[in-house]
Amino acid sequence: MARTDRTSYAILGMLTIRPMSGYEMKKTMAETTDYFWTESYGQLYPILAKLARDKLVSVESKLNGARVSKVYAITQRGRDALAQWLQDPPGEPLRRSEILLKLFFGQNVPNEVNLQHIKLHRQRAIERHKNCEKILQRLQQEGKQHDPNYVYWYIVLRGGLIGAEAQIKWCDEVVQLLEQK
Amino acid sequence: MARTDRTSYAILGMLTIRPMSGYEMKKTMAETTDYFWTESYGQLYPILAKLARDKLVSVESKLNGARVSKVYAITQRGRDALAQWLQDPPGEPLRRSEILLKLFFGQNVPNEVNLQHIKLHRQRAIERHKNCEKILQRLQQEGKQHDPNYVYWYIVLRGGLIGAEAQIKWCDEVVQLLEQK
DNA sequence: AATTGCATGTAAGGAGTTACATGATTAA
DNA sequence: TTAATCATGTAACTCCTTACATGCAATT
Repeated sequence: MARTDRTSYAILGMLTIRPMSGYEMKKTMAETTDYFWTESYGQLYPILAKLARDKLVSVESKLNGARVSKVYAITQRGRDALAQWLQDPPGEPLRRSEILLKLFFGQNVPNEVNLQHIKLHRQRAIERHKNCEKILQRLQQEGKQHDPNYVYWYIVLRGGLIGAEAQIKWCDEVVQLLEQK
Repeated sequence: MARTDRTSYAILGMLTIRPMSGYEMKKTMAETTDYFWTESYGQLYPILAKLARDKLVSVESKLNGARVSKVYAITQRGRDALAQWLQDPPGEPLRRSEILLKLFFGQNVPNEVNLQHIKLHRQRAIERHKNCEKILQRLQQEGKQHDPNYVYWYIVLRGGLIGAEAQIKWCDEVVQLLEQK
């Protein structure tokens, strides 16, 4: 498996939490890693099948009533591959921010347009902030403080909160600047 | 041209600053938009050719000594297309942060590994911060304060500075947390 | 009766990077 | 003379999303 095929490692990582189906994984990611990592079914299902062929995960078909779901679990080989990848220094994030690109070229458009964009961006940051707080509270209500994963989950949530706060601060500065134009 | 083909619009935007060649554009982006937008030659050259076919840009071959370079300029049609796109609300950024993904699964790896990753991340944030400051100073030395683009350039640089500061703050928190483990 | 949720998958296409190929010029 | 810079381009490949296709179960 290539060192750069990150979807595979994201999947293996999710399976260290608990065995689950592709459908469950999508939902779990949407509820936990959403603001820094998501996968679509178009990635998830084919790559789960590939990981099973390569014996990095095992599959078991389960019946929920009359419906069949394929529950995947990580194997020892999978754990080894994941641990290897986790030790590689993280690559730099893709640099592609549409909001910054649009503002950079803001001169070509009425001031009002730029203000609208920044207000939308601010709103999104507020929602991201709320969502991180909600997840943090849910973890505490569920008594996850003693889960060995808790520190790490806390760390990424702090990242979300601090990042969102910075974005809101920036938006406020920009609104000030643009409104006095 | 599709509303989502962002490379085309990034190119058109760069050409509102001044006419330039593909090579020059790559260099200019690396010196200005680098932390929020970059393009590779594999994108730049084919798309410049396509924009020329569609008359959104014009081309002129220039001789620098014996070397030929193709200098592109934006046309009125190009300006109209850009203005249209700039008015669309910016899409949300791709959510893919390798550092957060690795830390989220940090339990599967020795503490030392996670500390290394976060220290690398901190170092990168410091460099990004320095770089934004350097660009800001260069703009001021070049007397760009009265360029109609200046406010917008200032805004995105403030975004870079505030974002980098937030990352550094987060890294310091994480180092504290992980070192007392 | 209709909608939402559970559940799996594929096809097509756009987005993006890397490596390769070529060759002149300039500075150390 | 060697390396860096100027300069253009293509091919192969990975990555990723969206739309489509299917069908049962549970809720409203």
